[in-house]
Amino acid sequence: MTAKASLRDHPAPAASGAEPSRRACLATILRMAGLRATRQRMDLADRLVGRDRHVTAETLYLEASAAGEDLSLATVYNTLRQFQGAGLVREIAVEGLRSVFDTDTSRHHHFYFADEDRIIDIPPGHLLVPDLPEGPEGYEVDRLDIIVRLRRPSR
Amino acid sequence: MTAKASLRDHPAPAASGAEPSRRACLATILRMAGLRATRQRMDLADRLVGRDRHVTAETLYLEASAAGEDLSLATVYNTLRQFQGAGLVREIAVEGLRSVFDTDTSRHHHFYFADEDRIIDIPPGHLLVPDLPEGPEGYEVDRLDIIVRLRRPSR
DNA sequence: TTTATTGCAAATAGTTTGCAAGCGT
DNA sequence: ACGCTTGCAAACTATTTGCAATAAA
Repeated sequence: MTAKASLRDHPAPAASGAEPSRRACLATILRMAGLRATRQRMDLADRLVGRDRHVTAETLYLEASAAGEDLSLATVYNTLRQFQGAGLVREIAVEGLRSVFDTDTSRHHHFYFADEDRIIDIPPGHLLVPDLPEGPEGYEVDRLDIIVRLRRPSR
Repeated sequence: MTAKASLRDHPAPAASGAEPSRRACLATILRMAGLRATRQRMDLADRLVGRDRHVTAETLYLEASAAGEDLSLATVYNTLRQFQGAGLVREIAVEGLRSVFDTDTSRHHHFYFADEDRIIDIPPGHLLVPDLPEGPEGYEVDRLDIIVRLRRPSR
């Protein structure tokens, strides 16, 4: 676990005390995913579901901890994988070691700041998205990921 | 280090004994990259440069070892990073734990077989590649990576 | 002979997992 | 009460690095 939380993104979402109606929604979503609405999962769901964020297990863990939430890093890892299985988040294709998860599961793509280890969405209209190509015989296209690598101008 | 070498790809390239002219080319390339033409680097360069391959450190190490080449995994890792710095290979953006390197540094994109941990090039013409978009203020576009995720038909 | 490079083993980073204790229903 | 979850620590996988031995120039 690294000390620096490098994946900055949109404004930090509300802390653990979501409004009752949102809590109810989140609880329902968890149940529908076959998961018990535990305190830890409710908190993480509140930070992720319906928001536009790019997180790693570590950034999410640090954020929740800083907000006074008491949970373990292992639970964050496990919860992210469970949420992924339920389609609530999805893993972004980036080179490098850590897994980055995106809470926006609609079709969109990413700018990757190569020197800063940071990811943001590509605003709609900035990129002509190609049609899905044919996959090889016997396979179907699951989805298409585009990563536009950015860097500071060379000179 | 895992036992299974899962990244299959194009036919295995010739073993350590490349023709003299090719050896000379490889040596020149290494020098131009500021690297001494050691036996290990010559062998790895022979397996990579001018070929169309997708390798991980481990698959490359297993291949060279199986061919009777005597080198260490650490050297393969270091050499791949050096080659990457010299622009001889480049890392492919894929989710997941290992780093995959591509010896084809020209503009092309990839099919990713999600269930099989395998990558192949997308044949030219199969994908309408979009124009490079504008980067945000103060950044320039380094390159654009497209990964088309494939899976076996659902049912 | 001088300096870069290698190999080993240990260190590091990220992630997963086994199991006892605890919480949700 | 029952069984899913959690947290901890240990295990695991991938990769990097320090350093003494070695090979290239």
